[in-house]
Amino acid sequence: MKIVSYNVNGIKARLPRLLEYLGEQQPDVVCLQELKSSDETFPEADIRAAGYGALWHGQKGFNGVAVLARGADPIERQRGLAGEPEDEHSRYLETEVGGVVIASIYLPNGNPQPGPKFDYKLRWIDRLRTRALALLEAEQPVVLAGDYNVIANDDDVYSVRAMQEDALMQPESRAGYRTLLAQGWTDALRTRFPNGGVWTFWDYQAGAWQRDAGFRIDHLLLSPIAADRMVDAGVDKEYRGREKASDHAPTWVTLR
DNA sequence: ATGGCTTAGTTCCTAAGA
Repeated sequence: MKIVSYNVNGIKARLPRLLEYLGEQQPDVVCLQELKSSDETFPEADIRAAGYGALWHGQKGFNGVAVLARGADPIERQRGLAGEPEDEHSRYLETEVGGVVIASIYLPNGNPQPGPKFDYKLRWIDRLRTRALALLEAEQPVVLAGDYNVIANDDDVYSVRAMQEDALMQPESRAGYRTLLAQGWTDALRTRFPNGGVWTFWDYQAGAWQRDAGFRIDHLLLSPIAADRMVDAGVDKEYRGREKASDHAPTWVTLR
């Protein structure tokens, strides 16, 4: 079972690239982030024609998450996180596919920091931790897949110096992510590549892709039961180099 | 030291991203 996290940076602009990816890789589940699409304009027909059922939680202009499943319709469990009723950002969609709980997560970027956007990021991590703990206590296979906007370790970035003032690398961001992991989650990519040096994002600017100046912020977190079933994990890096690519590459884990 | 690129939207500039 190949489960993918893919920040598409606009589902409309990325649709040809996404359909190409589905056709070539035939992943079983794809968690999408940054749809930048309202619910009404989500390209359901094109995705269904490619052989995938879908659930989506859209928002006009920015944010937006979805879960696609090959030859199946994901079952909805929850959209949004508790704890901040006035929060209207579409950043969390929890589903079940083939007996596995799978959530698509788009954690706030938090720049500029310090400031209200960074405070929101930290609160959102707290809210995610509350939900994640409840999922662990249910003792099911769970995959929390998404763009976490956290560079967890110094070897997860091409240049610590270049990013040291960024919200993605602040001690508070890292502490939030590590406290989440410490509940008992397995960072699939970190398990596969314990020495780092693996990127999932390359900026559009300053020739970042050509210089391989990237970092790892797209993560797949596995509950203990899911971690026991892990076979492999990786990044489908070549898709970042294609025409009209997203600035993120599809990041994946396979489970028995 | 700076700026650079892409997407979307009250669209020919601005916000947001990371």
